[in-house]
Amino acid sequence: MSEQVDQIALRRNKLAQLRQGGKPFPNDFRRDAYAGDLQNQYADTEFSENQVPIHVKVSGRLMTRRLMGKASFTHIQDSTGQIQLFLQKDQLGESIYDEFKNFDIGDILGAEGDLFRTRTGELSIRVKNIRLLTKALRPLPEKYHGLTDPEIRYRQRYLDLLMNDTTRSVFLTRAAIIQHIREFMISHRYLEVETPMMHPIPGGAVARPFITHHNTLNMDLYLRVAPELYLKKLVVGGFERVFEINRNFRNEGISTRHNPEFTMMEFYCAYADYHDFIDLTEELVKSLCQKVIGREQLNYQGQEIDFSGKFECYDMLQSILRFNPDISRKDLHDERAIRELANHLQIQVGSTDGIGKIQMEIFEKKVEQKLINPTFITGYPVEVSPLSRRNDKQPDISDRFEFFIAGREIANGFSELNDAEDQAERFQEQVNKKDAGDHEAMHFDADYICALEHGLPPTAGEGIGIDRLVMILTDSPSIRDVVLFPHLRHQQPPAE
RNA sequence: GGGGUGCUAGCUCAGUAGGUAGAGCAGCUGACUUUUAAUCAGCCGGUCACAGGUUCAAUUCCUGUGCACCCCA
Repeated sequence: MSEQVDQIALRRNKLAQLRQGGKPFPNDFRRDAYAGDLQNQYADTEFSENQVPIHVKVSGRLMTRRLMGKASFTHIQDSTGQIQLFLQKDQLGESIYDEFKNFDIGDILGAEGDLFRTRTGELSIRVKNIRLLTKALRPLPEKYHGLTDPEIRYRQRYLDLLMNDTTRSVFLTRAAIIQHIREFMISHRYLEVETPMMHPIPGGAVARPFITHHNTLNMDLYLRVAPELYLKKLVVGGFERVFEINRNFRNEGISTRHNPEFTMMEFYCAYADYHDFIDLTEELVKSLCQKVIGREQLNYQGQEIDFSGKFECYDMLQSILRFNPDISRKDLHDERAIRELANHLQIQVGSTDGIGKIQMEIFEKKVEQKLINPTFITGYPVEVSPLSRRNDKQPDISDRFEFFIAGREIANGFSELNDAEDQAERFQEQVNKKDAGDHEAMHFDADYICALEHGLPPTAGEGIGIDRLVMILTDSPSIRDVVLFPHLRHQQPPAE
């Protein structure tokens, strides 16, 4: 008889035998303890022969095993951690012990027995009974080096989560961050809402949308690029403080900082302005550092970032001059000079772009990446802020800020434009730009104008990029490390 | 869009100045009742990403394609 060599085939044979024995996938085992909880609870406990034994039932995945004739050690892993099992032939009986020897790494099992400490001091369970609950047909990656291939880590994230502690920890931290943000907002009297993901007109941000189609209505719909306009309609409707944590979709490039779908929190507060939101953002980010991460100094990819003390805040044009002493204030305000400057800096400028847009481009290229410690930038041109309120003193500047950490834009907020007629004019400007060939310009959203005409109270609004914030707080170099299933190209079958 | 790097066993990686490939772990057989990268003995396991080209001979050199990662725009 030829020897079985394929690990998967061997496991399938074992499953086939289980099927013959009936009930190959039982679901009647109930645990009463978790590995990690036991490790914490009994960290300092000594166990002696004459005390009443502590009996526990655990379940999880078989990760390692060391078979030594009539006794064996294995580790099983559940959602909280690992615990060692000690199995002896004379304790378990020959048939169960032989069954156990037939288990494979990766199998899911349930075990019960008494807690004890081995000679080397490791908390373990002296197993009295053990059962296979799910047969794993494929082997796990190697136990020592784990799984490092980034492609498999992303495509088969479950393997990454099983094998890599740091991956598990990043996503646990992500969940804790989002929970903390949600509680923070609720405690500030914000109402959590859900607004449409499918929009008849894409709006609320400058970005290329994904297009889909509704068959019954026979109409194209756009996956939302931002929830902004709907959230402000809710403020019109009297929900004076609202927030939404959810996905936005932008049909643009994929990189270490961009996934086509990404998570944003947007929130709006009536009778507040952008200064209030600068303060709120600082309070939120600081509380995340203190309560979730436990530190106010973080290292992000080798850079020290200091979240203690008052966050810096200054004006966009100031910041350009501050980081680029060779640029003069005069040049930034002169149409001909600034175009020349942009050209010199190898910035592509469109024919419809005004001074404000070019200033913004220069800022993005020459300043953004240098804003390492948490920094608010204000004074954005109205030209690049079609939904923001005009500044009372400088009508070409908007009441807007952006927030940066580690050279990355984390948040964007402003006092909302609640003048319906001004908003209609600005939409019209966007439409004119679109007609002139600017594909990024916004549509005219008459529905939104109608809502504004009913009266939007003076309101502040903001969006915070959750993925980028999580990247910084977990020291993750790529957005793919903080999104469970990042988008990758299809794996295509090999050519014929 | 441009440039760079990678793709070899289930996993982690060597290697071939062109002559069909190795290790560790995993797996299989056996020994072993306190191991923990268990140990010891023996064994199995490969379309060297894919397609062309050069060559007596290509996993290796060249070209293209795919996927991934990094950098730039």
